[in-house]
Amino acid sequence: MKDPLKLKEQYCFPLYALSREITQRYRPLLQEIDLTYPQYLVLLVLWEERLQTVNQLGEKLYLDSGTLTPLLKRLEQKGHILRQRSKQDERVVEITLTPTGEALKESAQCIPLRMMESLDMPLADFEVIKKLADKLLIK
Amino acid sequence: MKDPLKLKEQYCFPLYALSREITQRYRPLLQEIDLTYPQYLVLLVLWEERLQTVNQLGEKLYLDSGTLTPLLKRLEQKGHILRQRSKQDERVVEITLTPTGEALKESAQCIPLRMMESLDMPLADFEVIKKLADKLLIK
DNA sequence: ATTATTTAAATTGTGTACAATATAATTGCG
DNA sequence: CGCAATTATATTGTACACAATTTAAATAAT
Repeated sequence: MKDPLKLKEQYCFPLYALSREITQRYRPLLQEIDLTYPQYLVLLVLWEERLQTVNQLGEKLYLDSGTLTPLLKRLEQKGHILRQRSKQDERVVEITLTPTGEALKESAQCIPLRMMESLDMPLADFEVIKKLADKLLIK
Repeated sequence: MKDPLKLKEQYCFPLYALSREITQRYRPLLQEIDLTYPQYLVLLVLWEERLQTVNQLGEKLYLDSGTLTPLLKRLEQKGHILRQRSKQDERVVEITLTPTGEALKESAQCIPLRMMESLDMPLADFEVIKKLADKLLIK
């Protein structure tokens, strides 16, 4: 190989740039329902299963409490979720959807399709990325 | 398709998670030379061509001055770069490497190989990502 | 030439990310 | 039981990202 420190030789830089570009593509769609991309991801999980602990959200999204706590407080401010300490284990904070948060799912229905149209990419290529991600994220 | 709002059905989430995981993998390597990943990327560009304007760095890394200005000030604090207004056009800030910043390239030589070892992935898969990135990033 | 427009950086404000630490509750062990 | 270790979340501090605005300099238009 030539100089491995050239930008063009970097294998991970395109991935970093692509990830940010995709968040940018989500932005206008999510703005319509006043959500950021990470907030949208949290709601995706809650729309599947109404009750989640902070820990469970963190495991699914690979985020820690340092990121989730303030993010969840913002979703609470917006009225989409409730945060309450578990009765059985006071250490645990349980996150549940409010009716407002539940109802937001309807407004979000169109987003996956609109994103796919915006991206206009072969799904097979995303499968490659999913495979790489699964391999690296399983520790 | 089933419910397109399920986390498992998301095509972009693995990319977002993978990008953060890779930054995590870089962290211990870059810590040895006291750099963050974005700072490392800026230096990669400067190691190729010693003089860059803020604008040129932004075009190559897809970052704006809101991100670059504070980042470059930190690199300046560390003694790796100089930031000085161009004589020909006072609007432009020219970024140049100091001898310290130049010398850092030696310490970084091992990083690409060590990352590849850490990732242990087929390079062909990264080519797929590069192709997706190129398509989306060319506007 | 004077003014309007454009351009390059910097600044401001919001929202992630994440390491490191703190706090409080629960569990495990002698 | 009493205390040490563990666990779940929150807090603190640093560093991106990026939209929106500001500032200052250069260019264009009349």
